[in-house]
Amino acid sequence: MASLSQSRQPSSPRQAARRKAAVDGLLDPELFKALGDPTRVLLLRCLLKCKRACSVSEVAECCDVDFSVVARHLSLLARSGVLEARKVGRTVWYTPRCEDLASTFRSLADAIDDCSPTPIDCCGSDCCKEE
Amino acid sequence: MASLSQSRQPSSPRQAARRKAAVDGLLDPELFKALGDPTRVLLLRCLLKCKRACSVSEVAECCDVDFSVVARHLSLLARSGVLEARKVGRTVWYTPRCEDLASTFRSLADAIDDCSPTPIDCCGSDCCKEE
DNA sequence: GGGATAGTGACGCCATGATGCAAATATATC
DNA sequence: GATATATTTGCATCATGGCGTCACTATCCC
Repeated sequence: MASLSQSRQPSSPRQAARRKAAVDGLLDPELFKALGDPTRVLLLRCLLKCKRACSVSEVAECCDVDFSVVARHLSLLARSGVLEARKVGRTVWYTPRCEDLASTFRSLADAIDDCSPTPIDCCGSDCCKEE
Repeated sequence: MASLSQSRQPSSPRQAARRKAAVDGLLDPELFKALGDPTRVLLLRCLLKCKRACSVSEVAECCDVDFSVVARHLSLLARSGVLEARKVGRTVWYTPRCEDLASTFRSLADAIDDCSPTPIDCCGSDCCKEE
């Protein structure tokens, strides 16, 4: 809970990389990779706007790719924590994990803000001087 | 500015996909793709924690990959709007666009919240019943 | 101008991943 | 048990993307 973020003055990036910060845990390439594919984003948007759990077959009607591809994408999104999967009988119902996602992105925004240099003394070297 | 998000009851995902919502613009696979690579995220964390503009050479000392690879990654991050690039003389100074990034992620969080179904009547079909 | 420094661009190699098809599995229904 | 439905998995193909090497350009300093 303690805010370690107001750390010291600008250092070399190599030194800075060694310091711990909130962004370390929140900037997760795996999550972004999951959201980095156009088809997957299309499916996610579809699920988000539908506002209810949807089966693989239903979601597959939202785009042109093969059914098996949709099934794989949804499964991957679930493994990445983006969707929740609930199997009932022979059908799987997928729901976006809205609360978790929103909270993750908000925490990330906060962590990034913590990294923002203050306009004053933002840079000890000459790299910040106006041209 | 008008909030169209409180739209109607759950529909088929195919119908839902046709409706416009804030997530349509904010869930951008290109941004996520840029943030979906471990090396790029490492470089970005490095820049974020350094809290000042850094040159390509400086950032390149933060990881093991070849200098040219770092240069390409930084250039890509700049093209994706994650970094700002400022060329002074023969060196390029990169800075994270903290405000834009934080604001993007916050808007995204809001848009996702808008998609969250109300706990009541979240689903007209039997897909939401407890097991 | 000549040489050093900072970064970009053009290759080729290789791993990953997205896709479609078809077979396999799991579950309901008859 | 046979059959239909819902999804998963194996396989082959193909495109994308990350990486390193090297040549090239731009800029600075002598």
